[in-house]
Amino acid sequence: MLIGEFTHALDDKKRISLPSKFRKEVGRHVVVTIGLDKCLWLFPLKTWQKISLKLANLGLGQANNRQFTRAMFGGAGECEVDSAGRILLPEYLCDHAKLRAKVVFVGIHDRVELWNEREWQLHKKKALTHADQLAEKLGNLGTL
Amino acid sequence: MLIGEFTHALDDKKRISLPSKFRKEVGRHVVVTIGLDKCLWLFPLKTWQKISLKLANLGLGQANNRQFTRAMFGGAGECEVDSAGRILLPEYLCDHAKLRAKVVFVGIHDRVELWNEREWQLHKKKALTHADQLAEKLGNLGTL
DNA sequence: GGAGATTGTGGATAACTGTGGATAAGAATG
DNA sequence: CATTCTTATCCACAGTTATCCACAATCTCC
Repeated sequence: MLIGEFTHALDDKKRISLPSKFRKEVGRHVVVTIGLDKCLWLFPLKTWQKISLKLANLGLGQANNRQFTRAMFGGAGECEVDSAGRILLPEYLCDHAKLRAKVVFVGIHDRVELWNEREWQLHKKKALTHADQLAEKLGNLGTL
Repeated sequence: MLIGEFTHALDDKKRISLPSKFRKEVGRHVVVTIGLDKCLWLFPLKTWQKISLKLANLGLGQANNRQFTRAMFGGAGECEVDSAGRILLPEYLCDHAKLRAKVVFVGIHDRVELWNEREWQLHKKKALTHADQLAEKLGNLGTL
């Protein structure tokens, strides 16, 4: 399971280390693509294959489905993890998420998100202000 | 069942001993997450897996769901209990709960809460002043 | 009460991780 | 074909993390 938050440096060659805690789980082949909310999504190859199937089956009817599917497929890049545990990010992906020197990796169950450090701080803050209400929702669902 | 209140020292390497009374119950793998009131929650791995399933099933559709799952998963950390019965807390979690040298472990049925000592005192005090009102509510429910 | 086990805490050492740079291989250009 | 520029592979080092050991304080049980 991918959980936790780790900050790493993006060097001027667009290389970045995967958090060591994620390496075993994501394997040596990953797919990075455009995510929702100004971040990038990183999937282990297997997970990506499942997701791409789902996306393909979304149907072409609705315009926003088409848009989203295009963005996900078009923006996707396959990356290989090198011997030092790093991946090389395509430039257009860095641009999309405004990735600068410091990048935050966030493990979210079966995917990893990559955030601009400042954006992540803001996003998290916002999330925590609504947390109580959402937690109640969860509470209604059973556990917690 | 996890009950009781224990104060332990957080050393400068962010290590902290689990209260020995909790060790058997929580096992060797635990997950620590941000809790709702400036504290941390510690779950046995099994309990966390149940919770994480629910979180994962919230769906990506709604923006505030995404925020919440991000905060919960991102704010989580898997910790292994070492040979001395200690766990290593990620720094961002210590920050969230303002954990300093002295940390209070509070056992609450199936989870453990970690508090900054002073915050815990305040929280407890507050809780007790409202206790009569809460008791009334409970009474209405038929319990107690 | 006393011997032995358990617990909480600190520190030392070895292994690993994150990062930068150097070199080699490949592609593009004139 | 030679040259330049980009891309990939490799190596090196510092800082961090994990593992192990030590020891004093406390608890347990006879």
